[in-house]
Amino acid sequence: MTADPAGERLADDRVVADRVAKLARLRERGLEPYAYSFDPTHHAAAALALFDGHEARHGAEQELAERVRVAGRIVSKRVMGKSTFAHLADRTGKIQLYFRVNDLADAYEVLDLIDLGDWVGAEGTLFRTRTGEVSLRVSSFTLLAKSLRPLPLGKEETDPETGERRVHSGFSDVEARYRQRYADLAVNPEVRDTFVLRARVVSAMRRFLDERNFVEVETPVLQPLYGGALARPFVTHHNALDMPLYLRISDELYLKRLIVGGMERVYEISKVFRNEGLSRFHNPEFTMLEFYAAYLDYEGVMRLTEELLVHVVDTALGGAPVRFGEHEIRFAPPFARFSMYDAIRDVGGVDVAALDDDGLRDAVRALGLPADEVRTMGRGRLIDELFGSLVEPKLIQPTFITDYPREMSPLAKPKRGNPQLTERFELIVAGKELCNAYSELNDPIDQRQRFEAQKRLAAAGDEETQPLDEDFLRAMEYGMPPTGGFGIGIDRLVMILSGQPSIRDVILFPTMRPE
RNA sequence: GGGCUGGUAGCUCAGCUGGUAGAGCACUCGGCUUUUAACCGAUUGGUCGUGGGUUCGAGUCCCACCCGGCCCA
Repeated sequence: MTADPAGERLADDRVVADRVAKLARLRERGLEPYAYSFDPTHHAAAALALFDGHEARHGAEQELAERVRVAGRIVSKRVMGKSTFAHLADRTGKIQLYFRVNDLADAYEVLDLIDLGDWVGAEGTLFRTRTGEVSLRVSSFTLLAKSLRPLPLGKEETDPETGERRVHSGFSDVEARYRQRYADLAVNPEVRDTFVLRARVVSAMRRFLDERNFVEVETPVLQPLYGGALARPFVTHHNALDMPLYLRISDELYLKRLIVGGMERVYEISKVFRNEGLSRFHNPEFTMLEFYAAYLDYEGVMRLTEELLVHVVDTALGGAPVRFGEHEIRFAPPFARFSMYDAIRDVGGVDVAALDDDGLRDAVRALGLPADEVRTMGRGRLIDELFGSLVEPKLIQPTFITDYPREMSPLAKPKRGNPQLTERFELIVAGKELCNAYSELNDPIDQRQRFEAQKRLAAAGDEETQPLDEDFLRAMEYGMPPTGGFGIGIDRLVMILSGQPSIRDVILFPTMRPE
């Protein structure tokens, strides 16, 4: 066991070697450094509250007889000869442990073998120290798991005046924190808050949709053909079938097949994969919610979007304000609405309707895009570039942008009264696209023509086009009811709600180059 | 892809115009029975991101590459 290669590699580090030696000393004393179970009675926060309540009723003098067991990780240790203070951290907070040789006799020596990072269970009674901290006077303790590698724990100071906590020499290297999220979570407890919030957001969405008779479904991640968004896919290969498979870039085309099948209201919360660069706003795999509802048009979806977001924000944040820089973002319906052309004209100062394709190209080149890239762009992409540069960053409060050009929306229904546009909207929040939705195109003949138009764009050099999907067309030909569809990026929503500046701060294990 | 910027002890960082690699914390040892960034004393710990080059001599200067961060496209 001790001679295995992993053990030798660990022993390279002197600290690790010291701790490995402690394992043997523990076992010599008959103590197993990796326990099998423990039965805590309280979390740290609950134990502190228990004592506060007792003190409020009986005063500080009277001891609380109730025995309390807590479990967690040792995050600080102050040895003072025959007594020792330590802090034990669990997911609710920290509680100070007080060990005295008088209380523990021979067991006190075992403290020498306890290091920062070790998992410990402790039993004792609660009291308040001379300096005022509620602490556990330990009558017995058990090592639950030995930590061999030193955690990058900082030292925490509490300002006696303001009560503010300051961490010194903490674990702050962003790269290391993403790569070793386990260490980040262990030593920066506020990181956990973001991911708890994320979980609340997702569960609030599920509850909202379940209550409205949506059925949660699972559709293929591995697809013979990708679609539902304009993006480059990841390609993999199935050995037995000897064929390429694509990782999905969206759930859309499969969810609409289910509407054809009569499921009426479906949703899916899942990872999608887009083969694009990394940035503060882009991770190659990210999480989307998509839902499709028969008989709704995009107006109906807009109303549902408002309800959904209000519900999610209230449930996840409990009414706390959403801060974005110096702004407060207010999710209060009805959200502002602009058509895309109006927004580009009024906010961006370019009248798209008055420009031909060459005029648009000039306007896009003026943004500073490389000329050869601009040359291959169709009208839809050009308008999209103008919107993204001139308008989007200025829209901080939730704003619906409606009626996108037909060319860049190959799966959306034509707008009533103007077939050059589609009944599509995006919701922009904090200067970024958050949701995308439309009245779904259910005319199979029009749909085929849209696919054909995409093929022409691809032939002209556009790398982000929607490939023609015959099976999807067959489904459309069976007949799809009028349907409203919706997609939202969960990661970006959590960024906004948690105030995190980078998508990597809301993804537990963001994509990184290998070390 | 471009610009700026960073990579030095487990963590956080210093290291000037090139001249024997440092601090605090952590670790180890000793002291201390209500401490709390505990304290006091002592010790230990390094392929200075990688590879080349210039030089008597490179953490430092030059080149290339690797891995990040910010901004831009």
